[in-house]
Amino acid sequence: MKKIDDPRIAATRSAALDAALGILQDEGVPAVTHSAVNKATGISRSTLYRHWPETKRLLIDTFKHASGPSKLKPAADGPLRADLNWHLTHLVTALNETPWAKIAPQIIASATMDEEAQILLNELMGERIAFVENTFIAAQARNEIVSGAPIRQLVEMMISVPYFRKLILGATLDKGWMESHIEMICSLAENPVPE
Amino acid sequence: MKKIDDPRIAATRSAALDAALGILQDEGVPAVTHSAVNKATGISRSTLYRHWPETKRLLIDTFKHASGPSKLKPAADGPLRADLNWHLTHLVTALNETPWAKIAPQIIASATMDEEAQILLNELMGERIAFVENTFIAAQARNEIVSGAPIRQLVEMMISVPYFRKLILGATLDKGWMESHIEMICSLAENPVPE
DNA sequence: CTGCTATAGTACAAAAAGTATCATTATTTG
DNA sequence: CAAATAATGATACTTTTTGTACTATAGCAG
Repeated sequence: MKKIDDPRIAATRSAALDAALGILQDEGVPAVTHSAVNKATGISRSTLYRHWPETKRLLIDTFKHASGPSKLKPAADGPLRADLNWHLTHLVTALNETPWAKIAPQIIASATMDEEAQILLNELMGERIAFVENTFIAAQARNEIVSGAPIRQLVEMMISVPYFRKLILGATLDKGWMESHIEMICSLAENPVPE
Repeated sequence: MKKIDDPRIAATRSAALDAALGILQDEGVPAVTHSAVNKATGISRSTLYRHWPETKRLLIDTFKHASGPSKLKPAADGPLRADLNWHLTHLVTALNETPWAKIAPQIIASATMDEEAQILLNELMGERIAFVENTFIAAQARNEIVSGAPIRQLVEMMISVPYFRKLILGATLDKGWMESHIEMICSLAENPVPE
């Protein structure tokens, strides 16, 4: 009885979220409104309101649309420096060459106000953290790093510094910086912290 | 001729920004409007528009009002662990016990869209970075750390991890974590990174 | 083809943003 | 103290935006 797969639904949804994402990048969260999407796409306001009765839902879906499917891969076959280099390159590329550097701060700010944004942010970050963590665990299994290495803290250092430099300081994330960053992390992983 | 110091100006400005700050904490950037401040304070809209002709200026001033005057002190008289502990305690306190954890993400997100917010953010962060950096430089002068220590990177690690944990992961910043964080930083500062 | 339903269009109501004018009131200055 | 001055509050108005309701059209499924 029901038309469960009308292609128009996916089409308008996709077109609307594409436009909303562009608006989010260019003008920020307050500009992501039904009317703005209407002006950008020609999709009528009534249709947009049917898809997203609340502005908040439109924004959350735009965030999800922006993050898209994950492109993370295991990369834990060693050696450690190579794996870490892969992970850091992946993160730096996302921050330098995708809209992520503009989208992420908006999600982070929304997460302080909104439960759903908080959950989305945790999913996105948790995935990356888990992958890097597995890299260290694998390296530990191969005896590349000391057995008592504080893996969780190493993971957080690995990821937090590029985010801080890019989002908060507006600093560059270049090849030279990446190399010395990895070297410092490895130095901590390979030598026991003295008591 | 001119009345250069009418106390009413400072009074309304202060009352309006107090209310705007509360609104910013509770409902985020989009809610910081002249009308919202009017409802919260009773200050007439016409007066508010005279003080801040553009909404953007109201928001920036609210940011500045939130950050307030700096409370950083030198704290570079050693030993290094004590100085770092002072700095980290100061930062963690700001993140745990003031509205800063809610305000900072809003400023960071605004900074990606707005030049003035970017400048304000750089000032706020630059001040803290400079203080921590001076701590390391002083420790180096006292021969507490190796001469080739990568001070700038140590400073960024010192600061970025607590921000990342609090703002992005929503994790706790407790006493135990602080101690091991400082220990890792010191380990890097006291031992030369092997080539 | 026929029925269903997503979309577009229109109209409308409510709220908010922004501007302008004027009376009132508090403060400065002489 | 008294007058000049400037800030505030109140009101009115225009424009824009938001949100809702209803209708006609057009595309898709069965």
